[in-house]
Amino acid sequence: MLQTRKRPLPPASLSATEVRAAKPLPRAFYARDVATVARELVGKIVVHRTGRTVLAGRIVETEAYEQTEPACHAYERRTPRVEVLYGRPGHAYVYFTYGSHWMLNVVTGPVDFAAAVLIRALEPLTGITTMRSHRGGQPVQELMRGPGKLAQAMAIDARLNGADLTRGTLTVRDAPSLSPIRVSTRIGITKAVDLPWRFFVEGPYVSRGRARLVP
DNA sequence: AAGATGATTTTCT
DNA sequence: GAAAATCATCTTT
Repeated sequence: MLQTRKRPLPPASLSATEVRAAKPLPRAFYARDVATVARELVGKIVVHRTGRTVLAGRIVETEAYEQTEPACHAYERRTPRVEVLYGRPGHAYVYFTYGSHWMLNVVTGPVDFAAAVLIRALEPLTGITTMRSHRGGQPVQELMRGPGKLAQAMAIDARLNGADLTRGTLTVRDAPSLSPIRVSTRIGITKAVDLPWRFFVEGPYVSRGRARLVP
């Protein structure tokens, strides 16, 4: 499974010092249209403090979901699982799927309107040794390329469902924008497959799923 | 109480 | 490119 690396990996885009200094995004950032938030989250930093270890990664891939379209968990039905999607923006929606994978989402938009951004891939920044131990010692470019992988590397599971991302042990922090931001259809869904709601920057840390690019 | 489903990953050919 | 693995949640008895 080790894939041969043709080019050396670029140096980390942000230093540990920059990660430490980054401030959490304010709730107003999340209280907007889900596709706008998904696009603007690319480049921001997810930080999970566990004991003395600070696990951090830069967002390189996101997808938007909202209750008006059938790929959303909250389409038509408000069940206990998706209740957090109807709550305040800036909180984590963490759910389990396919038998072994946790998915990290960020709730957006107004209260009582279900919408969230799925975080699909992160560039590892700090705590890489701990991340590798969570991921069976895989190389750095395999640690968080995919939503299930990043949750495993970042030690994110059901305990963080509903967590406030503007403060606490799991936060999303500000960082300079990246460009160009590419746009495509979403990955791994069977409904509303044409919406151009996946946002990413090209590079070694983006997931491999197939999607149609949108100009 | 049981069956279907899945915003994935891995491993196979 | 295809399929299995695997279990919380939801839907249907």
